[in-house]
Amino acid sequence: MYKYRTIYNDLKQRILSRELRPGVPLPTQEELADEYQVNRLTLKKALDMLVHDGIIYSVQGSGTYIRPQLGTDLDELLPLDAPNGATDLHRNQRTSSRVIHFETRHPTEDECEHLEIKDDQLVYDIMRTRLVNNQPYSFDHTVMPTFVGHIDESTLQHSIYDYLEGRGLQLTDARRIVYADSADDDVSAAMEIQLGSPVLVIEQIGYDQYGRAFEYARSWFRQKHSRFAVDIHKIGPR
Amino acid sequence: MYKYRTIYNDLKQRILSRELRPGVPLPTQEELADEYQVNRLTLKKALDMLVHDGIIYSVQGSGTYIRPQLGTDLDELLPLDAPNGATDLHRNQRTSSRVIHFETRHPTEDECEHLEIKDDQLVYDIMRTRLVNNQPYSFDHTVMPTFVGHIDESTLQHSIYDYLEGRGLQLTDARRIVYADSADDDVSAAMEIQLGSPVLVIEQIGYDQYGRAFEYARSWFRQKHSRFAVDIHKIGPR
DNA sequence: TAGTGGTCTAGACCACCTG
DNA sequence: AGGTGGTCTAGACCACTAC
Repeated sequence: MYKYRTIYNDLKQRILSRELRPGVPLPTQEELADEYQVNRLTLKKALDMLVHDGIIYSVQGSGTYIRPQLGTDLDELLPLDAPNGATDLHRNQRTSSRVIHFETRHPTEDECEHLEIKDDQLVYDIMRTRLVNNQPYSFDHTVMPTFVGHIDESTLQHSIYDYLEGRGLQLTDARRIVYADSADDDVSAAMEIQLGSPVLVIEQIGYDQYGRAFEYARSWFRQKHSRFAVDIHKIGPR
Repeated sequence: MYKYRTIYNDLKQRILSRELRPGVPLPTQEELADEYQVNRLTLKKALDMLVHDGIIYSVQGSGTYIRPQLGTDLDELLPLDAPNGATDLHRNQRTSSRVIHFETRHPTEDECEHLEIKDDQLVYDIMRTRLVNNQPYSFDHTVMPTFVGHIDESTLQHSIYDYLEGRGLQLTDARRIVYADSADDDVSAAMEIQLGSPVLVIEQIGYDQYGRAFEYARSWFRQKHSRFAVDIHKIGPR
């Protein structure tokens, strides 16, 4: 465990537990560096991560401040800029999957391009309805190259990411594309909603720790029911 | 201009111009630091920004690599994780605004909370249809405290951000919330689409360089027509 | 084992806000 | 003018990959 990560976790915890409160500036970087017995640069790296999270912000020449937490309904707000699957987001609720379709086949031209593979490499084609508390929550269509390892229907009942992580594969980078659409036959049937009703679509291309594209997925979410948050922060001096 | 920013811009340009190509690893950090006559840490900071942009990725012990650019249709893909308004995104096209509603009033309770103000502070209430090439592109409802400065109908014809930037106010941080909805009366009328058709909604709370919330806005976009991209990157060693 | 990226330090100087 | 955050350096050591 690196020092800056430890400090990041500790400061985050102190802020969330309201030991450190909005309204009162954080101690200076020098004081915090003394307190944690590290160099100021190491401490600043921890602060940078908190800035990136949108938890604090710094004003050059003035100090570092805690951003007031607006809307504590964050439980229902899913982070769009964190690398994780749908299961992660509802750890406290009962999640399960209903497999609609599963096969191994050759990729399409489009899939070859997105996954950066040749068309003689096989891919898994997976369609699942994700359930939270036995209610349809989202519908996924995922295409994965077979190099990720053996997958069968029983694997799909749970989180694929957990399974892949156990095999040493991590989702470290991703590009997500978001837009609104109307539910087609497949989507409305899988999610038990009306044909043509509004849905949020999230496309994801996932990359592992070696930079390989290993997932090309599309997920559909119900209107208003699922809301996603993105935090934006300009870094460096203003 | 800081060294790491200069190097960041230069490297980005060299990658986009394909002088540096995917497939060929970047020179080592030491070599690049030599080339730019800076310390390795300074160079690494520039690389970190490129990693954050999703342009390159590093593998510890191996090297730094350029991510193949998938889909050069990035012109039509709007970055959701960059702080800017709708006008910025279509600099090369003719953008204009149609002001639907404009007034100065007291804020609602909800607005006081989001904007972190008291209810005796006045706010601007603005509704605009944004046009690109004279076609309705989006519909905005923006609430701003009057401390941002004087705003009138003529200001609203163009980018508010440009105007505010000229007055020393910068949008440096923001929280955006994204979901799908169906067009209500106002939205369908303003965007000239059918009542009930799917739309993408983006809520934004914008913060200036002093950490003040100065904007609470909601924007509606047409189905499929507008697609937004988010890049996600785990930082640090894998 | 050699090479590469990641972390950490001590110290210096600069840019900016606040009195 | 003093204090605070931002940048930059030179050098050291650690973690990981590739051979």
